[in-house]
Formats: sequence, C-alpha cells, structure tokens
Amino acid sequence: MKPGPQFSRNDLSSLDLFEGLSPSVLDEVIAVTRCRALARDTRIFNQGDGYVRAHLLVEGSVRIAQTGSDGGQIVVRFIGPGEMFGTVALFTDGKYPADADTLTDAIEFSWSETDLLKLMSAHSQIAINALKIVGKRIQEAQNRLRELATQPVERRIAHTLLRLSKQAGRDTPDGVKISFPLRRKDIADICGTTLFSVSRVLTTWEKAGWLATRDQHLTIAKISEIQRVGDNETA
Amino acid sequence: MKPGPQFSRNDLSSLDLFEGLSPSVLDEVIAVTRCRALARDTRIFNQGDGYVRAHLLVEGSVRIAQTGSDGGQIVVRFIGPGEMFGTVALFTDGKYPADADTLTDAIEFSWSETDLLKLMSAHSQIAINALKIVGKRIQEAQNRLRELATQPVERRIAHTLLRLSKQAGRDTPDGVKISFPLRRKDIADICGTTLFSVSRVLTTWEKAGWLATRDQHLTIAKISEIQRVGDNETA
DNA sequence: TCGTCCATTTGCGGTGGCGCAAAGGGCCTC
DNA sequence: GAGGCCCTTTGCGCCACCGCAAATGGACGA
Repeated sequence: MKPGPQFSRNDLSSLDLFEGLSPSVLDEVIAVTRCRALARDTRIFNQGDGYVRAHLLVEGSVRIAQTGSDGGQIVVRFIGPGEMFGTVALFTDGKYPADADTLTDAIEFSWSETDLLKLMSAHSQIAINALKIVGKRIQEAQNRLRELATQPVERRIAHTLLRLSKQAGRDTPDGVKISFPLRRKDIADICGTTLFSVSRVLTTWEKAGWLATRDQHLTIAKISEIQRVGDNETA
Repeated sequence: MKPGPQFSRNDLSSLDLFEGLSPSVLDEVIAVTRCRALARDTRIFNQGDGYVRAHLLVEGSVRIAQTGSDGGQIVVRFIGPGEMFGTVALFTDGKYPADADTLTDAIEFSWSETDLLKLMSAHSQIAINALKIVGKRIQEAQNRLRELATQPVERRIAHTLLRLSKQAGRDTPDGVKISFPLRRKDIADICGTTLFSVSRVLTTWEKAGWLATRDQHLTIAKISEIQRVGDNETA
C-alpha cells in the first residue's frame, strides 16, 4: 500500500468494483492501491495524458469534462463518493479522454493500468464487475444522446436535475439537496446548452418555489414538478 | 453448438472478443454458440425485452435504435461484420436498451447471459476483451455527445459520414463506399436532426460532386472535403 | 466600509434549423 | 405500362434558442 490516509478492507468491499471478493483478494488489491488526498480545484488528469491510472473517489466530488478541438466543452459526468472515474482510458488507447477536476477537497484511490490488469486476469470477478459499471455508463450516455437529440432545453434540464438528485441527492428539511457544488455553466455543459438558458429556466422554477440555490448548491423542494416537466410534453 | 450454418475456430479467433484464447477455450466457446441466419428487415430484439443474449454479427448489417417514451428516436449505431451488439444489456438490468433490426440478410452468433458469464468467469481474458470493446463504445458515445451539444448540423453530418466510412467504408473506383444501406432518416437519427436537414446538406454536397447516393448506398468521392467541413469552422 | 471579483440575471435582436405540405422520382407489382 | 408505394427534394414561415452586453448581487479582503 502506498502512502496516504489509512483504510481497510471494509472500505474496498463495499465498492461495486470489488464486490464479491474474498478477504485475501482484497488484501492483494490493497497492496497495489495508491491513496491520495486532493485539495479543491485540483486537476487530477488532463485530456490526452498518457500515464493512465484507474481512479476511485472515496470522498468529495469531481467533474469530468471533455473539450473538443474547437472550444466546445461538455461535462461528461460528476463523480461522487464510491464512484470510479478515468477507467475508460484503460484498455483502449491509453489516453484519458477528458479532464478531471476536484470541486471540493477529496480523497481518491487509484491503481496503475498494469496492476489492475494483473488483478483482473487473476480474478475475473473484478473484470466482470467493471463490465457492469461500464455498461451502466453506456446506457446513461445513450439516454443522454437521445435526450439531447430529441428534447427541448427545458426537458433536458429537468432530466439532468433528476439524474443528479438520484446520484447525489440527500434529503433535507427543505427538499432534496444535491451534494455537488454546481454553477449554471456546469449544468449547461451537462445538458448541452448555454448558461443563459439554464439561468432563465432555473430562475423561473425558483420563483415557482420548486427549488432554491444557496452557496452553489441546489435544493429541490418539489421533485414531482420537475418530474412532470421532464415527462410531460405539455409544459 | 446449436443448429445453423457451419463455422470453425478460425471464425472466432479473429474476433476482438475472443482474441488471445487457446484453441481449447475456443472449443468451449463454440460449444455454447448459437448461430442463426436472418432475413432482411428482421427484428432481432426489442427495446425492453428481458430474455437477453450477447450477439455478434458475422455477416450483413444491423441497425440499433432507441426510442424514448415520447416518440423521439435515435440510431445508437450501425453494426457491421465482426462487431458485437446487445451486450450492454448483459450484467446491468437485463433488458435490451434498444431495438435491433437487420438492414440486409445477415448471420449472427449469440450466447446466453449465463453461458457467457461462465466463460468470462473461467477465462478472464474474455472479460477483459469485452472491457476493451465497451470502452471504445463509451469514448465514441462521449464524442457524439460533445458534437451534438456544440456543433451545427452540417459539421455533425460530416463527422457522421467520416465515422461511417471508417467503420464500413470500402474503396471503389468512385470513392469510398459505405456498405450499410442508409436512408436520409437513418443519418438524421444518428446525428440528431431531421431528414429534411440531412437532405438539404447532402444535396448540396452531391451537387458539388463530393459524394453520390445510389440504391440507398453512399459513395464519398472527396473525403478530404468532408473532412474539411467537419474540422474547419469557416465552412 | 469600500472596492474588486465572480457568478448570475435580464433585455434585446438575430437566425439556424425545424415543421409541414406538396411535388418529384425510382422501383415494384399486377 | 399504369398505378401505388416509399423515399427524397424543395419552398416557405416561424419560433426556440443562442449570443452578447450591461446590470445586479453576493462574497471576500484590505
């Protein structure tokens, strides 16, 4: 195990990637795990970097964003505690396809490509678990593609908020609070529009009392209303 | 091996999914492979179907399309010989996320979820190969997302044609011919626009002598021009 | 308490591309 | 060879959405 905050088998066994592994295998994993603490607004890796590792966020939040050869940018996804990131680069061309930045102070585990490959070769369960994770990501990406291609901005924003509250929502007295710090620009980059359009829509919803923004954090008071906008065609 | 056209180890060993396997393992695979011949315009599986198999197209072409709860439809991808499809459903919720239709007469291999899972558990190389395949798909999906979110229709169409010619292009005296039968509507559903817009753009390009449509097949005479439209911002 | 910085809001104008309707144009069937 | 079917083209009007500029509003630091 490499330097960093302490952790135990339990920290790993609860993760999707290492589900169903015996304690001795977990120990093997731990032996090659690197653990790091990261400050807020740190670039973890750059799009195009060649020295690839698989990452797992233990604590905090991370934004994965992709920039095109023109300036065009999208947020691929936000990462919360317990989620993997930077794994797509593994086993393909060996280059990260996007940038990763911490939005808060964070703690991550990571593994080198070769170490992880050895682990997967020896323990196919890990590879199968990884397939499950990547499969879900693909489904999500395909749904976003369909939304982007067929639905108007308002619906897309609604779906984005619903997805985010499912991923990182915490119940509070005021409603469901999304635990990522979100700027308008971030939301725009997720659902493929401009921060202006997002601002207009969110302001409307805010005035209607459906949600509130405080301190770069969104709290949704009336999920059902958002859901209605997302589903129904007659806004 | 289940009934159907004959095939041998060689047919499998050249496939990405079974790369690097020993002959004896290939025999194991063959033992649980189902092979089918399919007529043109056959529905292979429906979005939402629960009885899931992993598919591999040996010959012909298949369109994977997703329909939303509203009528909105997108083409997720076209499948050519040697490519896998319907694999995302495995290991996730066990339901196909899209429809699959043959565009031509076709031959496919397929495996049941449980058989494939057994194979992967026993031979981690298969699982790792699958990860590579799925990883590429995710990268492609992310690139499409960015394009859809940031680029105007003309550029998206250009990129779509470039991708298709890379995937299924064959050199001919007249240029690169895309071996899928493509209707305007298909192209529109790939790049998130309407068949009208596609028609307008393609007509322009056709008049410029950059490409030709014959018999539902596209032949690109001047790839470089298409490339220029795709890359450059000043059309 | 004031000034600076950053994020957000809001107004206004322009337009890309959608939507529909109607007119071609192949191809197949009878 | 006449009719029907499907795909495509083309014209026209319109509207959702973008793009910019300027105003507003906190948060932070001196």
